[in-house]
Amino acid sequence: MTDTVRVRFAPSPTGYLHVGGARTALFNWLFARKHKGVFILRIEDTDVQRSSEAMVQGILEGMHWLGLDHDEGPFFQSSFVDRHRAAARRLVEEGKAYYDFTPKEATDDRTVKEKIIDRARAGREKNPYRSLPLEESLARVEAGEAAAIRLKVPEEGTSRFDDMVYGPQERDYSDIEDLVLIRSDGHPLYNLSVVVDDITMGITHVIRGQDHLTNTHKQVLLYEAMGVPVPRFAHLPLIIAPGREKLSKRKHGEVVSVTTYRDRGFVPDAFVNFLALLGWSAGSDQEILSREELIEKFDLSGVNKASAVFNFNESNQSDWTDPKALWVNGEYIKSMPLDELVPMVSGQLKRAGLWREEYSAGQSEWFARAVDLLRARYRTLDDFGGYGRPYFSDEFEYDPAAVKKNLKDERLRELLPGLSDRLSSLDRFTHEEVEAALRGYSEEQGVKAGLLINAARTALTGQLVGPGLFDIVLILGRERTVTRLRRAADLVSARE
RNA sequence: GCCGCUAUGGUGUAAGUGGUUAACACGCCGCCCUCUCAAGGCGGAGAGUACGGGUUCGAGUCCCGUUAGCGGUACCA
Repeated sequence: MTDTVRVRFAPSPTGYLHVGGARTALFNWLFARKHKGVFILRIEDTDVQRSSEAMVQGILEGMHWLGLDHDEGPFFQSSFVDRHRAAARRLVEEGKAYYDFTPKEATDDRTVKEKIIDRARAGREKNPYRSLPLEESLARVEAGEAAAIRLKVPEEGTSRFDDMVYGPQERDYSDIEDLVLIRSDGHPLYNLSVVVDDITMGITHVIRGQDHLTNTHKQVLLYEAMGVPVPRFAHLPLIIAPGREKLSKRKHGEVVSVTTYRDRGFVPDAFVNFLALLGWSAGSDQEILSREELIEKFDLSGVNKASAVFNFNESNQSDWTDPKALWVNGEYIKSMPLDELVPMVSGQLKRAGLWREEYSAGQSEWFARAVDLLRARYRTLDDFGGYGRPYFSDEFEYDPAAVKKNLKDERLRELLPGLSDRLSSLDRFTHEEVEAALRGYSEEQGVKAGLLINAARTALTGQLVGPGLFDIVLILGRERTVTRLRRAADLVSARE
């Protein structure tokens, strides 16, 4: 008996890949990799109306970006419906399920909740078809009468299973209705399909969101009815929105979509790292964990039971998503191997329209140095094309606050061009020479070096903050430095 | 309505089988560095563990109740 771990991620393509789904996929993937098992991707597209090819592509893209490679699949649940129907029919033949000839009620998606409550209040009566003799049912079906197939849930007793995260679970059979396996139009329903597919795919561990916890009892019933061993279940705490409210695709939209993180400058490994920390901890103080470390340390026993708040803030421009996600990303940007970061920054500059072919040819060394200089204070790849713009383009804005603070001294109107001249006539354009020239010049002019330094930073980059001035100068080079210094003299504000 | 799950600073998490002043990270605030900070270094505030009972010499940890949030309760997935 081999006990190879086989797990699956089974999204339904009714929406894009959101953080909750991504986290479920990640935990399955980590579990599979950790145990040298198999990770299967199965698209649950049985809800034809709501599923779409575009969403399938979106999910595939998202997983690819996250680096969650699957070993088998993608399989499409819709291609297995015959098997689902056959399984249900077998259960009927064995007396474990029955045909229900009650006419289908028209349900409006919007009123289901109320309907559930109404029906519960009214009290449930026993389904009269539950005990209909098999031959009679078969004959009626043969005659073309429409019927749904329902599982016979025991009337007395308790269902139990041991969840690897939530522990022992119990539910009275009396609380479980005879669930519909096959609709009267022949369409197999979720609980049946998952179980049949999980059986045929040999799934050993079902790792999924906690929203499936209570319904797991129904699935256990199905495994038992089919006479096959029940897999292990591990339910993951849900990810919720700030204020502990539920995450809704409709209300929260893009902030919860994985592609948003790709498009707004996240490093895949960093996002994976952040996601792993949502509802799980390695049990140590270490929070920055590489993919390899995550695989090594991952264990379902470290999964938390309480739902985790994904602390995004859509109204804040700079801190638009969870601050910790941004921090983790910044950590990756500043410490990842430079040769891995450079291509990512290239991609971002291309998207921002700031890319020049020389950066990957004659100026590749310069480009790498520039990225290395800037990375220390950036949190996303987008910052390279945003805050980093003055380093890659001559067209950039001067931050009014920076101009006001650093270019307000009227003496700068003369000093900036003066400094520009000094630097243009330097023999060697090195850090030491430039610094000596600037300090010498400020001494001659009787002003503090700081005045010139801060003014120069703003003159050169338009910004209030940034790397050390001499690093900026060296990266920009003599030509750009000289012209920008001179040009900025015009910005020196005339005090009123 | 009924059933279930959960509850540690603003957020994410620690605190083996109950045992000293509840720890770490993010964020926030301050100081330092000094040429700036959105970088780096240092420090600080912030929870007495949802609330109320109980068990115990001792409870964040066990039990009961309440509350809140979430999930389920569909011929949705």
